[in-house]
Amino acid sequence: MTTIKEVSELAGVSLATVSRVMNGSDQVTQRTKDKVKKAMETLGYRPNTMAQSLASGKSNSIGMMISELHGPFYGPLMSGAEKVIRQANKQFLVVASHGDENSEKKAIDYLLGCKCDGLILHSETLSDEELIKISESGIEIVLINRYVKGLEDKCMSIDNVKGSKISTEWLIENGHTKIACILGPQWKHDARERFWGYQHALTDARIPLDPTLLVSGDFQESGGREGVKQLLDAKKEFTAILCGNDETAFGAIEELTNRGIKVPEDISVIGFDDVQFSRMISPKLTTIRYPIYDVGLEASAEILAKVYQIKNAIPDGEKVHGIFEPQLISRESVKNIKS
Amino acid sequence: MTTIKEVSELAGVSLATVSRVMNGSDQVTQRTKDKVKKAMETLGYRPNTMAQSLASGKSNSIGMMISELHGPFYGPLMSGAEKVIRQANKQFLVVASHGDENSEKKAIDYLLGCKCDGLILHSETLSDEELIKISESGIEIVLINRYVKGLEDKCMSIDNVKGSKISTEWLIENGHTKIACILGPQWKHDARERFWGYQHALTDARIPLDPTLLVSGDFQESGGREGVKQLLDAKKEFTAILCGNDETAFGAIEELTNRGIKVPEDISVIGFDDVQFSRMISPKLTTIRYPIYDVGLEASAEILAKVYQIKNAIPDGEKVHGIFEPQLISRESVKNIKS
DNA sequence: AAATTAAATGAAAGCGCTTACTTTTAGTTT
DNA sequence: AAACTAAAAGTAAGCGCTTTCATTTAATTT
Repeated sequence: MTTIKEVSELAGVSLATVSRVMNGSDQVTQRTKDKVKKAMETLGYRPNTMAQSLASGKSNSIGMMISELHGPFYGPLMSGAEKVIRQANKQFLVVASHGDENSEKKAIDYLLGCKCDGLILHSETLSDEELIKISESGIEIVLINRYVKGLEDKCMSIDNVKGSKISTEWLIENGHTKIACILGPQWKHDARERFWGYQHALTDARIPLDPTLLVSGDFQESGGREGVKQLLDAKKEFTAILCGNDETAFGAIEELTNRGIKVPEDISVIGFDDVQFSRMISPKLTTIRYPIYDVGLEASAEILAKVYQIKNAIPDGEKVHGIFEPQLISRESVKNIKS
Repeated sequence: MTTIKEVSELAGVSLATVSRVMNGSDQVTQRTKDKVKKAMETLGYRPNTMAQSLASGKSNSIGMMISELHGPFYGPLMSGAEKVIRQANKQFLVVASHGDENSEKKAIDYLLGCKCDGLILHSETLSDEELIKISESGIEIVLINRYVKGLEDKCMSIDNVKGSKISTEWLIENGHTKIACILGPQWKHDARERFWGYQHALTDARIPLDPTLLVSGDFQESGGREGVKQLLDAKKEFTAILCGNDETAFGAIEELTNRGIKVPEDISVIGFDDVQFSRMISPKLTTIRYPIYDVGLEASAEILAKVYQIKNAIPDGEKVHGIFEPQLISRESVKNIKS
């Protein structure tokens, strides 16, 4: 493997000079620069990033932790983040935490061990205190999908409460009052917040909350299917189902359809997130748009600004700048049943 | 930041001993081990992976290059790979090449600069020669979706030719003879291979290839839509469309439906890949299953074996072991038109 | 108890780079 | 042309760890 030493020897200069050329210092004559560059070229030299990091004390990398690497939600989130970071010529490190608390801790530990200059965290299990502790340990962080008191300027998320309030209201506007709800796991922050939104909307409309219309899901297709089964088997009466997210909604629609119940003619269904397949399924899903790709973009831009003072990291035309307002996307899965 | 030095001082041992404890050497008394571990604990010590790599000459990391980080195809591929690698306690580094040749080179350069111990490459633009050169430079690689002469044992892919041959044959079996084809970009290896499969099947069935039934796509939804437009506007006669992949198929179905043409009653459509949404759309897509998650799993296992001699990296029950046979998944988008 | 041997620990030399500090070189000024 | 100054290049000390080799310690043998 070629090292800086060999380059310096070929070019007939010192190590320091080669290093300067690499780092674009202006303390070097053009003539010397050329010599060094030519030497690097002919040797096929490639700096060892480990050594660079060790020596300079910065790793030029941003770490990201998310639950899963794939899927219609995490995929775009990660992809957006990566795009901006690579564009800024920094390294991008992702780890999947797979959702449980211990793994999340390990994942963050790993990222810290890599001496990332900054962290983008999508934490589902860590407590506010733990997050504050990490932040206080000196590393810059950006939190996705959390709102932690004391770290307000590091949080980046849409308003889940508002989102599901909007969707519940939409259902109500369309004449629904018996609205079932297939929730996400209640130990997840966003699931809880989405439940609150539902409650708020109900309260505002003076519709009493019927606990028997609530079933817990898992944010997945299977949860949607199971939820419908429970609801139907218990012979509950309802005209609409508010789902914790789009996957759940899809599962619900599937199960309803299988049982010969038509969506939205017999029962309306509304989702949350607006992931890729939402507009592909039949009926096209009415849902709340969560601009997840943009969140990835912005989170990266934020951390780049904080850590490296890089401004304008986001390409023009893609910037949303902080306005992650949940937005209703009305498609085909909700029927107006007002007489 | 706590370093090994501080730990050694607190524990009252030498640096070397601390290092030994970290690396699980059996050359240390249990008593000393305990002392050191306690010291690490109280200091909250976390080894610097950069320093470890630099000193040991191995980075304990596997790099992966793919075109995109998200999407129904790359998502599972990456996720599968990550799972196995993290399980083996190695680091996982992904970079997106975004498909063009220059970026692919840069991406690989980056990975090499990180001194990855091994590379998983999904290269679309690099020539066989370039790949061979990389391999010869000494780093272990596994190639996904390529078959390179001279690197046979490093290639991991399904048989695209066979896959589209099977799907074309399925169409023929169902009575179709006028089969249009919306291809993928022909500079991509897999797109070319899928085209060959189509040709083979036609030849075998003694159906002449009608070049006016061929339209080039982009492996995306838009390509499917455009393809159908072209085909229809040119007033071609056909009863089925073979699509380069599922995204294309979805676009095609969308456009057909928009124009009042029913799938599969009027025209049959077949896809390739069997990505997540294929079974979610309506009609459910008949397609060729590409076990992409498994490919990710196996690719990682392969590289772990090569680089670290780790066997059995794949959890039981998930192992497919090399049999990436394309498989027809018959759903609803193909109609039997045999009178 | 002395001698022998094996196990445990320590000392120190790097890994490939950056960077503060020093020296050399070349350009200005008088 | 001597003296001064600023720019360019070089020297060397780390960054935090691993690892070889030397040393100490403890266990075993005679």
